[in-house]
Amino acid sequence: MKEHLPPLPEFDLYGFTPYRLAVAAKRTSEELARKYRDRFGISIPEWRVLVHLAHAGKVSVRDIEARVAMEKYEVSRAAKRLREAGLIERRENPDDRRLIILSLTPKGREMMTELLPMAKAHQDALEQRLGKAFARLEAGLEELLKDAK
Amino acid sequence: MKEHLPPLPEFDLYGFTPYRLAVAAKRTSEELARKYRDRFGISIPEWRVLVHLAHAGKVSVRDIEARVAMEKYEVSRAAKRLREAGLIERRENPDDRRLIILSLTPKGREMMTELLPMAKAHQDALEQRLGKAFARLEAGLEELLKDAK
DNA sequence: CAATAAACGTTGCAGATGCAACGGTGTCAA
DNA sequence: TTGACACCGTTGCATCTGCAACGTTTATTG
Repeated sequence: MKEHLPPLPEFDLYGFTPYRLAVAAKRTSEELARKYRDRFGISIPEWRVLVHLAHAGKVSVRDIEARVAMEKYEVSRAAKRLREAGLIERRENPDDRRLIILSLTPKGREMMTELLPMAKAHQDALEQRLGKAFARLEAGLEELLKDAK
Repeated sequence: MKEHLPPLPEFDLYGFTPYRLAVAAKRTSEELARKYRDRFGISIPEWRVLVHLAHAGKVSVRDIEARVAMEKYEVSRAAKRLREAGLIERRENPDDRRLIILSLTPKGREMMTELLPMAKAHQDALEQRLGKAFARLEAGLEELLKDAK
């Protein structure tokens, strides 16, 4: 005997943008993240810190936090692991002793010379695969990310 | 004295699509996820299971896994919490006793009648905010997600 | 100057997550 | 029929994560 319940509102999960973005994000980073992990033993938070250091030179936790969409405790912990791995080093900032100065070690720099081209190749492959849709995706993301603090 | 090291390859994190997608995904789901949590006490994995059950009726863990981009252990644990909260129920499938049948309880249904319109409103607001960029974003996501199994 | 507030980075804790392995069930072929 | 194999859902374990609170240092206020 069939039950007759008031119908639920229609809702299509596959058309729900936050869901689609989550799946897309996971899918695009998973493959590369695995490569980082297998080849270099680093996680995504660590990767972000490294990339920012490669680009910015010497920065504080606070700088990184603001720029790579991480909370300060994430940066702090990622930096700790990277220090233990000998990839970055940490000094006090003499002008403001609340701040620290993070920078790549030679070993870290060396790793980045291999890692960054991998990331670039990944990006190129993605653009190629998406073809014309890539520009559209980027336009949409641009708008979505722009007024974000 | 300045150090003269061989320069690292240029790489722009802010133009790196996996990074942009990750930030966009986090940002778009965070606000809503907080609302789910505060209002209903459920997490994103639990939310996905609920939405699928609201749409599909009675399904197994395996069904959900395939359709909402979750691993089976995530589904299993989400279902466990939802059962403890009295929102879903679980029966054996008599035709194949390896399978289980998950479905919403009346309490779960009732919650979804409130929750789904919230999600819909969130989606509408997002579309409105993005304006013309929304269609572009969706076109890009469509291509990105399509050949994905 | 002293007292209070704010900023920075770290950490303890509880809960979530990813992985691999498990027990139970069904399938298929010898 | 029986044995090997595949599938389903669950769980133990180690690790990761989010949150709030902390100690230290600097800025602000009276």
